[in-house]
Amino acid sequence: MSRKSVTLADVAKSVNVTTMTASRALNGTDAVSAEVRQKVVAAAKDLGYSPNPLAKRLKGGRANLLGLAVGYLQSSAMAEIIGSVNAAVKQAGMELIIYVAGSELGAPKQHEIKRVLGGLCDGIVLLLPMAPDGVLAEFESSSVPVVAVNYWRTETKLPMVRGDNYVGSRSAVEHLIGLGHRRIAFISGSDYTGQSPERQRGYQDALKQAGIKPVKALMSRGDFTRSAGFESTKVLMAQSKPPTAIFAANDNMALGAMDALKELGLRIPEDVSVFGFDDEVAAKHSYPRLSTVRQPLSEIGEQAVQMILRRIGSTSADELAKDTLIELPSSLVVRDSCAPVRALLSS
Amino acid sequence: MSRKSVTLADVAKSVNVTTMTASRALNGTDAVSAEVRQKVVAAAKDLGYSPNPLAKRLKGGRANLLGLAVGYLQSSAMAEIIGSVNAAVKQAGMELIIYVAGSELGAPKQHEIKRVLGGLCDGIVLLLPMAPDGVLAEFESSSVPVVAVNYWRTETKLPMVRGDNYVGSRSAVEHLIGLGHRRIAFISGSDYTGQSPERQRGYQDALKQAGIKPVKALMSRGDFTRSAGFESTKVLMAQSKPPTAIFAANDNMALGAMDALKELGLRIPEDVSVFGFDDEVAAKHSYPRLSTVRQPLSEIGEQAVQMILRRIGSTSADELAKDTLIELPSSLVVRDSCAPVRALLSS
DNA sequence: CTGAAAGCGCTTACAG
DNA sequence: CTGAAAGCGCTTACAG
Repeated sequence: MSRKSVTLADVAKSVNVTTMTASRALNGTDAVSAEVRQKVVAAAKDLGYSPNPLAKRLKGGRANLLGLAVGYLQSSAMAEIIGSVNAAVKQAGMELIIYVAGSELGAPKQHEIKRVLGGLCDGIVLLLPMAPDGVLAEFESSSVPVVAVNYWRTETKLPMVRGDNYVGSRSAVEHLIGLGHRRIAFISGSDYTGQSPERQRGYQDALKQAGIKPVKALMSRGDFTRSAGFESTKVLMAQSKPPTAIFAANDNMALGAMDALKELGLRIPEDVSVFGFDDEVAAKHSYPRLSTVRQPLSEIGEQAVQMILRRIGSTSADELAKDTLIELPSSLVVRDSCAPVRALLSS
Repeated sequence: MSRKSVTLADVAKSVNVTTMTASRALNGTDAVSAEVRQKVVAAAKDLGYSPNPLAKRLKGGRANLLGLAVGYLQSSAMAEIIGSVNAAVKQAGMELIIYVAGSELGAPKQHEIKRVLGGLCDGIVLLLPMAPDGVLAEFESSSVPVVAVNYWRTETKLPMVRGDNYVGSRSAVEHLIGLGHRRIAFISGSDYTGQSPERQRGYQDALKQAGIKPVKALMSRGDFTRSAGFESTKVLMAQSKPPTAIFAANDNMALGAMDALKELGLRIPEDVSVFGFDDEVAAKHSYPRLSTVRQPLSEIGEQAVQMILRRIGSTSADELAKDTLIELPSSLVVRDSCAPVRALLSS
């Protein structure tokens, strides 16, 4: 511990060259005689030399570091995006560091994100679905390229990669309608992330398209938590004309809905069908296994890295101006939580 | 985007002082006239100045940055530790950056961790339960302080904060024995993390203490996955004298065991009791809710940060030599998955 | 209380 | 192909 780390100068001195030559030998960018290169490389290995990314970047070069700011880590969907970002970064020969912004704690920390990640990294990926208004706007004047991921809350000029919410939700509800359901409830999440309103729009448009009038009594306000799904479902099912199917704005709430239905003695899917959104890992372990909508999380992460790499590499404002939005389609994951409506109940 | 970021020199020039004075005014370490300080602070805010942590640290100072290396992000237990580390770091007025080592991908990346985090941060917390032999040893010669968390695989001289496995497991099995169970099965995880053997040791000692001989037929080898719990249970229950209780080395496998028992038409806990380890969030959402052992994850993270802070601050080798291991007790979380053994089955 | 000098580890021009 | 110089943004001594 506390051993002074070995520097480029140490390596250079050990083989009697300048740091310049050692630098060139190690980076392989410029011409160096094969013999010198070998000696330097061997010495570096010998001494356990590892370049200091700070110094590299300070001098205006690349640190070969990408930064990822995330709001929270608790969901498996977040973990999946992070994993794919990490893989894509490694693939590109760079390293990733993650900063947890903890957006739910109130104070928007954009200043800290910019300071920490902006000073360290060659580019920043923002995975802050819950970032309050104005936070992302701050990054429009970043000194390094920034790409936002899966952000729906407000308008932003930031280049963006995100997964569809509207079409997926619409398809889910169409699937339910195809099963004969007419009284389909929707449990919304908090508006906080902007994704729930998109999902609700898909729900309503699917109903309208099928000639079904969306009614307030079948729309319940939740907040993305399992208990909200539970409570909403209790209220929904207590009506004189309860829904025969429930579409929740995320899996957590769909799972809570299933808890409630079981407690009410109702069978899933025979009595009531349930559809979720997100495809969290818990969705495939519930009983019955939950049908849900899946965003292409891995591809979202991968594309975000590609986009930021293009921005780090390119100086052509024209090209970049065209490369500002990638929206990836969702898909339906049909499992066991939905069934055709029963004739009696549907009337 | 790409706007040159404002430096200390810009701030200094705008109020006609040297960078030295500006630095002192902003850091508040040395004496500066109140008037100058005010002007500098105002100018810094005006210009949107944020200090470059690289430059700070390069000159031998503190970057006020702590690094956390994690192996994976998928489990809620990991997320909980990370969350508490993050909170404790913020509490100390520092910032945390996370590096995902992806230990399962084969090649131990200690070199990269050291290079990236060691170059950037004032200290490193290692949360690498699955790190193969030798990886942690590398960090014993780190240029910055390093603390390991929840590592059990091999011996290491690194200072460490970790949660108990043995006593918790022993208590869990004693709980089962107290319920009258005699044929208690154990499903082990992979030895990879070193935690499973500890848990098995607790299991065996509890049995012996109660005068019950541990038998091979009731010990099944798993790998921490849900499907391993499922398969192991199928085999375990197919015996002529099947267990009346199952203790799994983690919650995933306990949940898999419950899946298998349900599929066999057995009731939990009436026919078979199940006990897990970890208290993952899924444990409280299963049906019936899973009894399990809980490590004090938040406290582990918090203590790890305190320990690394002491190491960053102190230069007294004597003091540090005494401050090298904190082991925190686990506790039982008793829910609904265990019941007294039925007289007939226990014979 | 304030400043001029030097340097952290590396790299980008510019010379040879 | 190799080197001497200068500088990235900041801070630690050392002077005044």
